[in-house]
Amino acid sequence: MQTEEEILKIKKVKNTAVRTVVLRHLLSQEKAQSLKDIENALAYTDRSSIFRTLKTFEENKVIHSIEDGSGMTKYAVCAKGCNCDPKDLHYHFYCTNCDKTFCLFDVPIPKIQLPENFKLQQANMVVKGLCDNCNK
Amino acid sequence: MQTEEEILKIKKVKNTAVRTVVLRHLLSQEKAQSLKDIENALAYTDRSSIFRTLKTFEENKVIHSIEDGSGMTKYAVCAKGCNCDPKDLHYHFYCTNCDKTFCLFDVPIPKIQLPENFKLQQANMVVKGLCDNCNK
DNA sequence: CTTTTACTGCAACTCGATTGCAAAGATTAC
DNA sequence: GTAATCTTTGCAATCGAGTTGCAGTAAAAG
Repeated sequence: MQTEEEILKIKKVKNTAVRTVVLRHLLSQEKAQSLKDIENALAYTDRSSIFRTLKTFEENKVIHSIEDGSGMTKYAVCAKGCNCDPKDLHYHFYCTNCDKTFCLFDVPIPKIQLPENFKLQQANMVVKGLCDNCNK
Repeated sequence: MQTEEEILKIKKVKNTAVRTVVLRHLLSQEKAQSLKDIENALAYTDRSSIFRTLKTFEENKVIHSIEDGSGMTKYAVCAKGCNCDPKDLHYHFYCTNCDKTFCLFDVPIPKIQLPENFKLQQANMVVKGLCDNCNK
C-alpha cells in the first residue's frame, strides 16, 4: 500500500494538510465515500475545502467518482496505475440494504459493442443488490 | 406501438389527464426525459404533479429512471413486457456533447459474475461518449 | 524580505427534488 | 341522487447536495 504522500507525488498533486487527511480517510475506508461521509469523519475540515480537494483529486486521477443512484456522488481512490480510461473501468456495487458502494475491481467488464459510429469515452456501471454481509 | 390508455391499463395505473399527457410526451421522445424536460414541454402542468406522476409510473413499471451523471434523473418508457428485473437490463448511452440519453435496447448485457454471496437486484449502466450524430 | 500564487474557511447561493396543504375531481356507500 | 370518502392536482414552501465569491492565511517564487 502506498502512503498518501507517495500517491500525491506520483499524481503530481501538491501536498497540503487537507489533502492528506482527505486522502487518508478515503484510503482507510472499504466503501466509497460521499462528501457528507468525509465531512462527518473530518470534523474540523470545511465542507468546501473537502469539495475542492475532491475535484482536484478527480482531475488528477487520484480518485474517481461514482453515481450510485443514492443521490450523493461517492468517491473512491483509483487503483494503482489507473488512468480512468475505459480500460480502467470496473463495476460498482451498491448495496440496497446497507447503502454502501464498493468497487468490484475483480469482476471483468466485457467489451461493449456500441451501435455504429458511437464513441466510448467513459462509463458508470452500478450494479445494485445485496452485498455478502446483507444477503443472509 | 401501444397507446397511453393501453399501457396504463396493462400496468394497472388509473388514467388521469396528467398521466396521459406525461406518458404521451415520454412516448414521443427518442431520448430519456428529465423532470425539467417534461415540465418545459407541458407548459400548463404543475411540476409536482409531473413529479408524482413519474413516481407512480416508476412504481408500476411504466417507466424506468436513469442516473446518467448529468445531475438530473432521466425517465424513459419501459419496453413492452419489461418488468424492470435484471433480465430487462439495458445500457444507457449518455452523449457528452449533446447531453442526450438513449436506451440501448439492442446492445446485450453480458452476465455479471458477482463475488460470492452477492445478490443482483438491479443495475444502472451508463456508457458515456459521443453519439453517432455528434461523432463527426 | 517582498511579491505572487495557491489553499482554506465561512457564508451565501443555486437548483433539482420533495412535501404539506387545501381545492378539485373521482369513487363508493347509503 | 346525494353524502361521505379517497385520490389527484396545483401552489407554495422546504430540503439538501453541490457550488461559488471573497477575504484571510500559507506557501512558493523572485
